[in-house]
Amino acid sequence: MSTQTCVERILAAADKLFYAKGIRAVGVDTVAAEAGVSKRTLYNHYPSKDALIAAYLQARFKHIAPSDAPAREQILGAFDRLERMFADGSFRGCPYVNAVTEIGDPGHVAASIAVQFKEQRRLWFRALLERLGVRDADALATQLQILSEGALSAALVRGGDPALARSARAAAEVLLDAAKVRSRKARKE
Amino acid sequence: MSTQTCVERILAAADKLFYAKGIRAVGVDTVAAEAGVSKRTLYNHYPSKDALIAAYLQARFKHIAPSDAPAREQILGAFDRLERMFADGSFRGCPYVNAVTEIGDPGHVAASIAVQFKEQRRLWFRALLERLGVRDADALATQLQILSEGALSAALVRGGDPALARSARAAAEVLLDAAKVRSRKARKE
DNA sequence: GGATAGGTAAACAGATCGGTTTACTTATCA
DNA sequence: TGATAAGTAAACCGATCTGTTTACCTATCC
Repeated sequence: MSTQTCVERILAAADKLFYAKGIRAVGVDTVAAEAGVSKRTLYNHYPSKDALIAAYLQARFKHIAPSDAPAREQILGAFDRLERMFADGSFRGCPYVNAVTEIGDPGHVAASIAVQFKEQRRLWFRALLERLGVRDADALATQLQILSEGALSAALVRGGDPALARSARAAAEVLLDAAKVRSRKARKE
Repeated sequence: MSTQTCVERILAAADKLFYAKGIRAVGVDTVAAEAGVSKRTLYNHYPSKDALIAAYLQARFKHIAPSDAPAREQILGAFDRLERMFADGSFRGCPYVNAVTEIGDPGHVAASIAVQFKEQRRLWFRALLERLGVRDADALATQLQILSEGALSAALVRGGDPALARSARAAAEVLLDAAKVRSRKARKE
C-alpha cells in the first residue's frame, strides 16, 4: 500500500507523539491510531510500551562523525543547529533527557541509551578539539557538552528562545579562545 | 498532635514524592498516605492535583539575594552547591525543569513558576556581576545560568556525577576571567 | 485452491488515576 | 451542653492505561 513499512509507520507515530506530548502522556492506543495500525499489530512488533520507548530513542540516535570542515566551524555550528531547533516551533527539549525525567527508573533501557547519546556527543566535541590541538580536549569537551545541554534545558523552560543558543555559542567561543593549544602551528586550521 | 500543621505535612510529602519519583508517577492517594492525612483533607486544602503541584513548586521557590561575601566567591559557590547536590544521592534534576517536562502544557501554572525561578537565578548572577564591574553583566549572567542548567541536566543523565559541577565551575572561571570590566578599580573586590 | 502469514476491529481484563460522597469521630468554644 | 469546624476511613464514580483475546479479513505462494 504505502511506501512505508508497518514498523516505520509505528516508529514515526511514536516519535511524533512521544516527543511532542511526552512519553507518559501518550497511550499505546494513540500511537497505533496515529500510525494507522491496529493495536494488535503494534504489540506484534513491540512486546511492550517500554520496548516501543526504547525503539523510539534508538531511532533518534543518529551516529554523527566529524566532517572535513574546519573543526572550530563544526563546533560552533553545533550551537547554530541548536538555534534552528529552538526557533522551529516544535522544540520540546532533548528527547533523551525528557525520557530519563519521565521514566525515572535508572535501570530502564532509556537511561542507558541517554547516557550513550550524551557521551557520543561529548566524544564528537573531543575529536574536533584534538584536531584543533587543544591541550585538555577531554575537559573542554565536557564543558562544551554542558553548554549545549544547558541551552537545551533553558530553552525548554523559556519556550525555545533562540537567543539562548546564541549565548551558549558565544560562551563556547570564549572557552575555545582561552584553551591552550599544543603547538603554535595547530592554532590556525 | 505534631508540631507540624496539616498543610506542612502535605507539602512535605508532596515535595518528597514528586521530586523523587516524578509528578505523574505519584498519585494523590500516595501523597495523602505519606502525609498521614486523609484524601478528603488534602482536597480540602488543595482543590486539585494541579493546585498541589503549583504549591509544591512554589514552596521550593526560595527567594535568594546576594550576600555580603565577595561576588566572585558567591558565583563560584553556586557551582560548589551544585556539586554537593549531585553527590547527595537523592539528586534527580531540577524540579522546575522536570515539572515542565512532565506536564507539557505551556499554559500550566508550573510553566510560569519555572520561568520565574530561572529568571530569578539569572538576575542573582547579574547582580553579582554588576558588583564585579563586568561590562556586559546581562549576557554573562545568561551564560552562567546556562552553565549551571547544563550541569543539572547532564548530571541527571549521568547519575549525579559531581565532576560535572566542577567542569561547569571551571568554565565559569574562564568566562569570568575573560569578562571585560568597567574600571580597573572594580577588578579586585 | 487451499494453507499460511499478517493484518483489522472491537471487546475485554485488571489496575490506577483524579476526584466525590457518605458516615463517623473529635475538639473547641460560647 | 450543644453547635460548629475539621479530620478520618472507606466506598464509590468515571475515565484511562497497558496488555490480551476473539473473530474476521485478505493477500501471497506452493
